[in-house]
Amino acid sequence: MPELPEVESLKRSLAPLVQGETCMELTLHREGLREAFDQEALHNYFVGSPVERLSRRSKYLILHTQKGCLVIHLGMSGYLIEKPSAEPEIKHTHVVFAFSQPHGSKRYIHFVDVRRFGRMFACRASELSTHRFLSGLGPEPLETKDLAARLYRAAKGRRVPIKTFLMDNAVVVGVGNIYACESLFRSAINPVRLASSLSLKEFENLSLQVQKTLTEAIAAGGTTLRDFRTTQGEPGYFSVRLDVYGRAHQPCHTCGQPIEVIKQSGRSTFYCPVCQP
DNA sequence: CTGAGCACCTGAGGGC
DNA sequence: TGCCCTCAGGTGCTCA
Repeated sequence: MPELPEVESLKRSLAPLVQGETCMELTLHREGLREAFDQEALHNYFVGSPVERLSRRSKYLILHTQKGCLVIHLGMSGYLIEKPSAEPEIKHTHVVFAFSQPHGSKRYIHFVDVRRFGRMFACRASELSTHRFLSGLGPEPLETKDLAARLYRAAKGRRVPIKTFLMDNAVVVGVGNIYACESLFRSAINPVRLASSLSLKEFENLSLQVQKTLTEAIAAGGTTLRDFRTTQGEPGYFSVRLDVYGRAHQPCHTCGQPIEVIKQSGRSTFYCPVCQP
């Protein structure tokens, strides 16, 4: 499920459900996900204080309260879903939030994650930017005016393939495997080329395509809680047209030549050898 | 410092 | 039917 557009869509669909509401109970159905849950921190910085707003940094979803922040990462397979009760009837339901207004009925949000690559922690608002998982993150692709110039500067001397470079969270956040492949196709850039070999002009085009691809995916709806309820969790990126990702050996939408798939840093890269010379 | 590789975990799908 | 292998949208850590 979760690349940046899905997390952004989740933020937008979750916000009206929990803003102004207070998580009164937080039920943990296991010790932790990637790390053990810190119950004390969760209670000190999140439980019992109304949610003021939601934000997103990279693929981290952040719920802000007066006491502090709850930070959630969905990993590879995580999602949040609203349920009528606290009963964890879905396998791999790890956390259940019970939200309510002072005299309102309860609203249950379940955190489900099959592969358990997700994470959840709470901290003071002032600790967010220096937190070990957030402090090293690069610029947000959709909120950075001079993205191309920054990428161009960061690429100096880097002997990594541009695809790997794009997926490096220290360089720019939120560009996962799908959108890295798609953005490179749209920019007509071969994913194998070294990052340092791209001109500023090429980075300008690439940055624009990254932004357009992500923006389109967000506009396409990404994943919403409602979608999950009605469509059994069909991720939002199925609603955007993918030109290369997952299309190995199928004809290129532009030139008809078969899409190729290679491995880069352990991840599959899909590209058109003709359109991306 | 850089880049490659591994580790974390479950489930689906293909080949035999 | 079952076993074994590979693969999956992420990312932090270790090692050379």
